[in-house]
Amino acid sequence: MVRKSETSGRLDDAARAGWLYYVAGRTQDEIASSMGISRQSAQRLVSLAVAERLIKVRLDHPIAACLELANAVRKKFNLKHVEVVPSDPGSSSTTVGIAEAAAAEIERWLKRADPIVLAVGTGRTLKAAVDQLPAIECPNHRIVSLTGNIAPDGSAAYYNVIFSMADAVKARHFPMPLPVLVTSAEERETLHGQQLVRSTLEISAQADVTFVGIGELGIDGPLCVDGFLEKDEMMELMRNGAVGEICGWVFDGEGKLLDNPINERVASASIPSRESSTVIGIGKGKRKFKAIKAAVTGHQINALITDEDTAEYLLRP
Amino acid sequence: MVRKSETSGRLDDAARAGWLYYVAGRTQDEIASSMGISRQSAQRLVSLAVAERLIKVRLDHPIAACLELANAVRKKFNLKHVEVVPSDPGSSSTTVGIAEAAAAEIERWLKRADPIVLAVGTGRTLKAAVDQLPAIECPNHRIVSLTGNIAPDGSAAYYNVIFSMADAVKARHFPMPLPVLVTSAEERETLHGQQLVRSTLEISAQADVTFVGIGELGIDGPLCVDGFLEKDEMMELMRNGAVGEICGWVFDGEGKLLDNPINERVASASIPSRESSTVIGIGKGKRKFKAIKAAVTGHQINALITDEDTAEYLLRP
DNA sequence: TTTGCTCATGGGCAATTACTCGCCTATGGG
DNA sequence: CCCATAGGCGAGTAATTGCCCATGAGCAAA
Repeated sequence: MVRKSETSGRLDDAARAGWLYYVAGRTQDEIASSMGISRQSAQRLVSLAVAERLIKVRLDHPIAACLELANAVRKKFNLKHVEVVPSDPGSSSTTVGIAEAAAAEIERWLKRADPIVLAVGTGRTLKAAVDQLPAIECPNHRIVSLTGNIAPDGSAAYYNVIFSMADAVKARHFPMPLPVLVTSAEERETLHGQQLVRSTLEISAQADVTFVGIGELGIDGPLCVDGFLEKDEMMELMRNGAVGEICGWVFDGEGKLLDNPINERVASASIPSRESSTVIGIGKGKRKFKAIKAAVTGHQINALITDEDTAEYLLRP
Repeated sequence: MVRKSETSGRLDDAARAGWLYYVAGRTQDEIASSMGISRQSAQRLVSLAVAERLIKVRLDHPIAACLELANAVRKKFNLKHVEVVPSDPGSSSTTVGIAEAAAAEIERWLKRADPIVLAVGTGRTLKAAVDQLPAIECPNHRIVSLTGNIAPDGSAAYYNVIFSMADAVKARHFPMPLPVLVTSAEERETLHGQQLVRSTLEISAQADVTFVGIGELGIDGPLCVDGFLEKDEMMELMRNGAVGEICGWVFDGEGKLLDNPINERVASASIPSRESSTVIGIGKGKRKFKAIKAAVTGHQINALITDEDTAEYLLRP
């Protein structure tokens, strides 16, 4: 309880209050008196600790139903790894649960002693997952982004997750100084020829593990919402059979990349090898059902973190 | 929502309820209706999940380590209160951190509305703590010194902290007009018989809370440095197993007061009851390791403010 | 079959926690 | 130097949670 006028002192207090509340199991009243503050202030500190994500909760129990689903999905689609978290029927969030699970999985990889290359894609789900990461130091690992960090308007794209990740994880990180979509195949060639981009692309090809979000198409899908594609381009894509995308790479209902002008303009790195590395897709929710099914069917990914409802959908004949 | 009547199903349900509660952040009411059970049952499942340690809470903040250490030390030595501040590896100061923490703790006591008696010992650490105190007015409280304020040469002892404290804190304060060590047990009896000293001693015995420094022995220890003991007296003490002192009261490795001529010459008040009051020791640093361990082992103190390194030492088997 | 035991259940109530409001105090720009 | 703003604080209040108790089902032993 060192008194400090700095802002960080408040976070320290929040951490202390959160610890006393969640770990030591004291009531907020007790915390208040032990810290010499009012009950309300103690409550504020506790909720601050939660809001600042100082408090991490995880569940250490394989829920039988989830395990069975995971196993079934893994076998049906011949995947390396499948994780299924409980569905929350009352929530419309597309990230709750799987974000935590994905964060735990990322953490597991980052804690390995041997140096790895970890690649990340983009998307809201992945962003939510990365926001759950605790501070880790792993100078041996390299973290590389598969997708560009420049939005269509030239600004830094919010949903490029590598920067959020760099905040929490002390490791060398390699962003991709490119837009997600460029105007033509030729421009892509030019950009990919740049030394800086080339080396990042080379690193991404060596990825040991890759985490990617799975995006659905449609005018409400991320590609449109974030302004990468116009409405009519999207409609055109869907007419051609596209059902989902990963890092901008658009694929059809079988999970095969579309032979389409759009894919020629994707500036992202290729999705790393599903033969020699682990590519973990993260996603859940009705709107993504088809995209996820296509991604696992076509082996665009070889591992999956999703929820019960989605797993059940995947198992339907 | 697969329901199972088997026993293992209950733990599964607990896990699910715990997940919905802690990870998804739903209320127990919502969980109840989504699982088709009563709120009470949902509550039971959640608390079962906690009781079965299915739910793991983690605090992602440097201070977490301190709190865990503090808890462990508190349990191991059966103390009322332990506070651990981060160690500063780059600093050789014996007070940085714990002085601020101790000041905050003192302030917390002084802010209480009901009148208390606060006793203080002596020492550089305590002095540093008191120097951190802000100005407070608390006419209801009484502050009493356990140790004399007269140095061996007859001057006012610098490290008698009650005067520094009086500068910052407006309260009635009671110094002890005595040396720390007198020449004989008889002289102590005489001095303690004086009316002024007697009343101070009586107040000190009523202390609600006491703050004391913990001194190490050795020719570099405070008793020698401040001239209370000669080198050969110190050597003699250490041969007899003494490892530390509080207010001049010398104790051995078990924290038991030594049956030694020196202790018969200590003019300080007795350390107030560890049964009925809080006696907070303040100290850190390698040189004090043994003294602090002895003090907590022998319950010369029942509360401790220290740093991480020292706490780790205390926890070693 | 009865008895005694365990354990889950739901109701009700007290304790605890979360949220909202208005006030106050720093902070920073004009 | 003054005003505007942000953010913390305390009080009050609503919501949520924890706990006790009476009940009844399931089950084993008498």
